[in-house]
Amino acid sequence: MQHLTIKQILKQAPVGDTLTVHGWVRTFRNEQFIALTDGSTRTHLQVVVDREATPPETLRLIHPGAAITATGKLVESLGRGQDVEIQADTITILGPSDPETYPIQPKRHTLEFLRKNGHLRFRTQTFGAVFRIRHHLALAIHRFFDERGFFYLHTPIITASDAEGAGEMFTVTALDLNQLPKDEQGRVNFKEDFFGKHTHLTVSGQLEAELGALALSKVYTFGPTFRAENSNTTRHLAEFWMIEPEMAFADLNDDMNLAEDMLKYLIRYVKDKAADDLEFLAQRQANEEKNLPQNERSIPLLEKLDNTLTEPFARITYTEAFDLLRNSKPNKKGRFKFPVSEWGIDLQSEHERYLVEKKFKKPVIVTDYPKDIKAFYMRLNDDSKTVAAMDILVPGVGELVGGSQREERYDLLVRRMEEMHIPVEEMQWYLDTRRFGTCPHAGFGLGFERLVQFVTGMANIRDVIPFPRFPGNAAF
RNA sequence: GCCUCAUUAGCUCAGUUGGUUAGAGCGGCGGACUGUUAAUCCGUAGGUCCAAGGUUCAAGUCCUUGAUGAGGCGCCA
Repeated sequence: MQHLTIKQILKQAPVGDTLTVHGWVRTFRNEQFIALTDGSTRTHLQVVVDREATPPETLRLIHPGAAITATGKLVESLGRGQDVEIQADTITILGPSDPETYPIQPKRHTLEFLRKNGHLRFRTQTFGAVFRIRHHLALAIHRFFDERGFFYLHTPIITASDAEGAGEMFTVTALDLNQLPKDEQGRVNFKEDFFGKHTHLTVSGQLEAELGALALSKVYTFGPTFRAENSNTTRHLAEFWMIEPEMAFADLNDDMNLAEDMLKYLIRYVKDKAADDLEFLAQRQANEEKNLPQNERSIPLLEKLDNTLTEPFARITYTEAFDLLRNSKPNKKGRFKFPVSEWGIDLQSEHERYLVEKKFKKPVIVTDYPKDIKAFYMRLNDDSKTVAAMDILVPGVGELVGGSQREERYDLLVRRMEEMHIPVEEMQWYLDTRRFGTCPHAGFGLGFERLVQFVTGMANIRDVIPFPRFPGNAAF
């Protein structure tokens, strides 16, 4: 059956037409006015109930959360607060919702409460807005890369490569866990497992993406990624989605430009597609933070996004960042928990926050990190101390992007792998790209949920993914 | 994994130096009103004070252990 969504009705406003609408009751005021939502847009459609014509047993079932169908004429609203409304001739209750037990009330709930009722939180305005924006961002990512000649490459989710060094991994096995086959040393014998070897859920598609890039020139991955780290923060998930472009014939500068262009493109796209949802989330964030002291509040959401859009990102080397931090007021006054004194230290959250939120007040790209705190595949700079790496730090989220120019020189790569105890013999498939037709190439990884956090202003990463997985939690 | 804080009605919270019958607002239910905008007004029901143990004449309040949650840190995207 064809029908208009509420978004279409509000946009087209075919006043005078008789329409049938489906949706869920948000509120029922005055036993007469239904605020109806179908999730297509943030705005409700007001359905005016004909109290004479509607049977009392129907009226009794109109409660928040109930699914209904309403048929009637669309008219210009007689009340203030909306332009049009439906004068319903008939209301059909498709699915009632017991108001005594339905958890979602027409009032403010905490995100914590909604997380506990995660199966129903989609019904709220906040999560509706977040997941509509999540959709727009995902689509925009594909459009961005497609417009630039990148191919979408599906890298494996089950992987035998355990040398990516990106964190603890989840084992994938079909073995009977109660009767594990053992080898001579008494260790689990994965030769008897489904794949004949020990396999895991992927922690990154980068190494496989490099294989694609060294043939198709420009590729990207966009898929789920898994880390078995016991991370309990507002920025980590055990299952998250990652975007990893990889470009042949590109250096670190090309890499940074791509990432910056992409973030700007995505924000522009969402502003265009979901301005009302952004407005709502901006208001939400302001309300949440209105009781905080001024210096603890976030940059207002829309202002933050506009800054990102119009300002060029700050670009500084690790060494410059280090000097800046070492000479900063909080460092001299001993305010940092991790004092900045020796070149080579990793930047801590508090340092990144200082750079982004106090010093530059916009996204910052930090490049050329000491090689000892970065991964084996990053290209060694001429100083032999730093690598061609870049991290993009953004307000509120911290590290949004991590990327690098890859080490394309076979000998240097092997030396780095040996230094970092990467099993060279198991990585021949990767090293072959450097043996046959190697070339400069670069790429980055962008955490999709962190991007959604950045764009929506949601504080906890668990609130920007439909079904969050984190230590101790795998509901649904 | 570490640190800090929290857990009281369906939800959001208050509950004083330990003191006798644990409160409010919202929500629910009943009623009134009928062009409302998280409607409003009147009435009403609703509690294993997270759990177990302890201290005390007396514990929501103090102590111990545990569970769960939140925030921070580390690991990173």
